[in-house]
Order: sequence, then C-alpha cells, then structure tokens
Amino acid sequence: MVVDRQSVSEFTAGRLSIYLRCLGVLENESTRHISSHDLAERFELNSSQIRKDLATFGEFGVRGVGYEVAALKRHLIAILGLDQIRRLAVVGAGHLGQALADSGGFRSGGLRPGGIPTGGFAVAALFDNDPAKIGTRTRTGMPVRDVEELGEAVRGESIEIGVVTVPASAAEEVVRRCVQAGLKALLNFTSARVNVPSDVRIKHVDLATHLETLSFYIAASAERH
Amino acid sequence: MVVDRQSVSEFTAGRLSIYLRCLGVLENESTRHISSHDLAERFELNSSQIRKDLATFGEFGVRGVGYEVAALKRHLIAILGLDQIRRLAVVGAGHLGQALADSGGFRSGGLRPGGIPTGGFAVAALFDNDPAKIGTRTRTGMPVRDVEELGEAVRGESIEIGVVTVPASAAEEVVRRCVQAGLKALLNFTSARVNVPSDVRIKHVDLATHLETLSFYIAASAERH
DNA sequence: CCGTGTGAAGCTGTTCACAGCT
DNA sequence: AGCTGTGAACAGCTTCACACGG
Repeated sequence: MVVDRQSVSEFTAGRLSIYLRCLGVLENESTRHISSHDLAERFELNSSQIRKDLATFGEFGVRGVGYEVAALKRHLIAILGLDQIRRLAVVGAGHLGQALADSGGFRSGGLRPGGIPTGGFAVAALFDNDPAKIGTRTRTGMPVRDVEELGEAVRGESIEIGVVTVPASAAEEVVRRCVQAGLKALLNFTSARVNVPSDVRIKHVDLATHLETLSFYIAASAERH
Repeated sequence: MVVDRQSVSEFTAGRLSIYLRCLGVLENESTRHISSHDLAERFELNSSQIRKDLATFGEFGVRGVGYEVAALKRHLIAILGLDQIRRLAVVGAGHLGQALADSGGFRSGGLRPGGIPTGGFAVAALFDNDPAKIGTRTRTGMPVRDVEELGEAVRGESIEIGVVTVPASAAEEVVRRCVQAGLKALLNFTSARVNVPSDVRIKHVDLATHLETLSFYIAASAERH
C-alpha cells in the first residue's frame, strides 16, 4: 500500500494517533481481537470512519473477524513513524518552554513484547536568546542554550521537530531560524500565524484562541449594536 | 442579530479570535478602515470567509467602504465575550499546570481608548490532589490548593473555565469533578478523550497527538506488511 | 453469517460571483 | 465605482449501505 502522505488529511492523521492510544488500552486489558464496531462503541468513535482511515494504508483486518490488536498497533506505530525516537528542540525558555522541556517529551509507542520502549519523542535541547537565561538550567537540569547554536544542534544531534514557545512578537524570526536550521516540522505555541515553505509542516496550538473560542460558547449573547 | 451560539462551528469561532488579533495589529498601526480584501491580503486569510463569518453576527461593514477597525474590534470582543475578565481554574500542578498558572492567563481584549484593559483571562486558582504539593507555591507565588476545594472555589470565586493538566489516567475523574463543580468550559491537555454533558464545552489540546501527526508527515513510508 | 473494504450519498465548510447599497 | 452581504457552486470530510471474502 503506497500513499502520498502529504495528501492524507490532518483529520485522518490525528485519528490514527487516537486509534493508537485506544489500542494501547485494549492491549493492557489483554484484548486480542476487536471489530471496528466494538472499537467505536468502546471509545465513542465511528466504525465506518475507523475502517476508512485504516483502509487508506492497507488491509489490516480480516473479514468476518475484525482486527488483531497487537498487529494493528504495530502497523499504526509504523505508519505514524513512531518506531524510532524523534528528537525535539524547544525554542523559548519561558514558563511553558521549560515545562515542556522538563516533561521530557512523550512516550508514544508503548512497549514491545520484551518490554523495550518502541519510540516516541525526546526533548533534545532547549534554546533562548536571552543572555540572562543562557547557561542556566531548568528544574530537571536541562541547560538553556544560545539560539545561535540551533542550526548546528539540529544538524549534529538529529533533531527533527521544533517547538516554538517564544513571545508572539518573536515568532516569525524564530520560525525562520527553525526552517533555516532544516527542521521539517514545527509546533507553534504562539498566537502568530507564520508562513513556512510547503515542505515544512507547522501546527498551531494557540492557547489564546482556544480560550477565546470557549469564551464565545459560554458568553451570553450581549452584543449591542 | 440573534444567533444560536451553539450552532456556530468551532472553525468560525476560532477565526473570530484570529480576526480580533489582526484588528489589534491594525489598530496599533493607526489604520482606521479596512476592506475584507485588504484584511485577507495582509494576514493571508480569505476575504469571502471573513465576510461570511462576520455576517453571521450582524452587518458590521459599509458597502463601498469596508469595516471600521475600532468598531469591528469592539463587536468581536463583545461576540467573543471578552469584555469581561474570565476566570480560570488550573487543575493539576505539574510542570505544565504551574507554567500556565505562572503565565497568568492571557490579555485578550487589548486596551479601551482610555488605556483600560478590556478583559481577557486570569488564572484564579491552581489545584492538585497530591498532599506533598498542596500548600506549596509556584515560582510566581500562586498557592497550590486541594482539589477538594474546587467546587467551593468555582462557586465562590466566579470561575468559569477549567484547565485540565493532570496525567491522562486521572483525566476522567478530574473532568467529572469540574462538571460537578459547575464549570461550563474545559480545556483538556491530557490525551484522554473524555465525555461531558452537552451543556459543557470541552476542547482537547492533545500534545501527544499533535506531535504524532507531525511525525506522520515527516516519516518516510516505512510500513512493512 | 459476520465484519471488512469501498463506492455512493449526505453533510459541512469554503469559495465564487453578483445583486444591492453607499 | 467600490465593497459588503449572500445565494449558489464547489470541495472535502463523514456516514451509509452493501458486495465480497473468510
């Protein structure tokens, strides 16, 4: 099964990640097989959508039976590229950047049969441009490095993903640096909408907008003309 | 203009927040009027979409002229319910929860003509269930309170939005408590997909899924059958 | 007979194009 | 003449329903 990954929608890609999490739960409960219908019922998903999403990448199920939990989980790990550790650079050593660096990334793949972790994410380095912060360490001891070293670090330390946690006013400059450094995927926590070349993926996690959206739904209609 | 807010899509609501930010930039540059076309060009948006989104809530523009920046900004602030401070409770005093509490919420509305802040978000309290953490303070001095006090605090301190930053395994229990306490909007940072009653809004900000989605797009197709 | 994989139908969100107001 | 507001066309995502394989 060959698919152009870039043509897969973010909706689908995001759900693959959710399915992976569900399968992890089932595996812990020693469930060996599951049908799309039962999976949907159990985790409040849609069974047709599960089948469609999976069918994009191959034929993983058996008609009349369903899917084998462990095998499907392995496939999803491979499809999502989680069978290796992916290294992150956090740029911006403010409260949020330090918190993310200290949380140590995320274990995604779970454990292989032998108990060996299969992959996930690791924060490889934390950067800032403030001389007062450079050289200090976070609570868990991760050093704050000069953002001037970013390009060098990305190339020398196999870093693939940039996490941008600077003030909005610095976002454009920092994203430019990340692209320049060769990062192909960025997670942007600022409220700035920054443009990147088409071969770079950027995801916006804009907390202000999320809160404002919630505010919208709980607001009484009070607009006066 | 009367609209059932619940029927407005999250896409539209999110864009209103983005438009508000754009108008803030224009206001700082002393731009008085702008057409949907120029607004779209300037911030890489779509002009038809801007007009459609705004038209949902009223007729804010003048044909042949465009929109008045200050007036439209005021309308958006009212529509988004940002003409008052909305108070947040952060539940989970780990790295992320403390970082969010210390970042002090977000100023959304900007300044009124007189320089008075118009509104935004304020972190009113931080909770945890770990006796070792309760009673301690964050870097900026915010106290960590016992999650048992949540209901009382929500009712007594006009808290409207809950921010869930606990481990995934505790998410369901914490969300239940938030709903019980009377919170009508939740921002969930855990990877657990939790169900809430239909009168409560929940937004999932699942960092693991965001990273896994990025991983998907940068992964070489390596699935072996 | 059961459940997957999939074309077709349905629905939602986006873009187009123009009538109508200033 | 210029630009908004809006119905109609379009695109993309979701759901349905069933043929097919086990």
